Amino acid sequence: MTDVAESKQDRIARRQVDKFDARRTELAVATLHTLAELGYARTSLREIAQNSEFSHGVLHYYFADKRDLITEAVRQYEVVCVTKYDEVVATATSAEQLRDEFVATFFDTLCQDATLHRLWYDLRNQSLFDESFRADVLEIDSHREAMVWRVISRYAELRGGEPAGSPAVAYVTLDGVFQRALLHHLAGNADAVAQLRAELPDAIDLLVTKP
Amino acid sequence: MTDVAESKQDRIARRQVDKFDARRTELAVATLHTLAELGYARTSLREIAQNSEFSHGVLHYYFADKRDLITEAVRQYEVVCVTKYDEVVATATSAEQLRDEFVATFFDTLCQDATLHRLWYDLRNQSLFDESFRADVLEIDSHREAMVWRVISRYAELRGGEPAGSPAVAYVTLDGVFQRALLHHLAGNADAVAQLRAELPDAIDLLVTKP
DNA sequence: AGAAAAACTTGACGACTGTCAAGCGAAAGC
DNA sequence: GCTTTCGCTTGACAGTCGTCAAGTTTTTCT
Repeated sequence: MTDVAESKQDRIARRQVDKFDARRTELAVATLHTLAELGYARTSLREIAQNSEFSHGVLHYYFADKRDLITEAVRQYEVVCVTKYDEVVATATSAEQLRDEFVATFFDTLCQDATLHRLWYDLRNQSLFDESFRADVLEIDSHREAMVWRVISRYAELRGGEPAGSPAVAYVTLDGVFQRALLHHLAGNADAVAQLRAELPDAIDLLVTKP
Repeated sequence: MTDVAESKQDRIARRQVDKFDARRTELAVATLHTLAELGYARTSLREIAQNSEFSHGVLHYYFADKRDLITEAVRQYEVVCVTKYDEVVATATSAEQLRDEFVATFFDTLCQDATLHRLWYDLRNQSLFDESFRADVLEIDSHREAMVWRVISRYAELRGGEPAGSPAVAYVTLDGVFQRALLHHLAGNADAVAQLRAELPDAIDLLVTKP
């Protein structure tokens, strides 16, 4: 077999793999939206397929089993979620601007992508029961922590201070506010959400030393 | 019908109600342990009955449906959970003692009752999807917040300072540390748990003003 | 002790689940 | 242009689910 023939076969193989991966991703995204709507406990393969343009059998053509499908969907979430605040960090020129724009973005995505976020918490909790999700969950969680830390350390820098806690403490604090705001948002308790919004700047200030 | 006869019937009725409630509670506790082991998504009525000394049909004798049963189980969790730290608050005579004993109790129950705690987070998340859990979840959550606030305000008092954040921020911070420690504990990552244990005192100090 | 009521078991129902084999039309390769 | 492979659909499978009616055992009351 010549080199030319080999590279031709390779091209064909690569194109097939690309098509395969593209459809896999497409189905994983459809899965993500169904999961966001129904939650992990109530999502069936037939329901997922119904929210896509394919039949339920196709899922076993692209995924080994349900776990494989949902794992891939979780990975898709990461792509959507993690880079939200980087632009805020990059463009802010003062501490107040960074803090205010962070808070605005925070509550923007809270309302805008509420169902997607509740899915994330759902899957993170699943990993407390199901070992097979843990590796992906821990990886996404660490990316979220790093994102928070970029915000907090830049904020401290702009304030001329230092971060007051560890990355872990900073993350769980802001993530905790988010989780709680999400709960009250979905419960229709707008007052509680507004109060958390009012308290968030102070919470951020607790995480950096006074200038 | 005479007064005597009435009060006699009342006694009988009350005894029946007591028996009924006692068995209901017994089954709810069995449900709680099965839920803690399997998680909400994978817990069936037959499995619950198998972990009790009764057959699966009895559940519909004492509960209207699955939702009714699980709601009652959630309420049982509250009884178990909420008063853990009150003794620590009552007996501590110095800020350091309060803080150290709080941290010790915190990580004690984390390891001891890990499955029960993961169930709580599971059900709190379910309430993001299922409205019928929300009222109970919000009530339990507010009791947890109040408990944290009793610890933090007493700690501030002993230190001669004031709480630095709101009850909500104090709660989500400590609850966030707990949630994260639980995840790493169940993942078998003892190092991460130890690190969170080391960071928790500093996190507590962030929540009160310097003396 | 006998009758009535409560407590519990059993078995069945329809619906739904994940999985997979068989078969189809369309595209790709020679 | 014929054949093979690919992408996808359909239908069926074995199992599990919540629910409930009918029947049995146990307790309670007179």
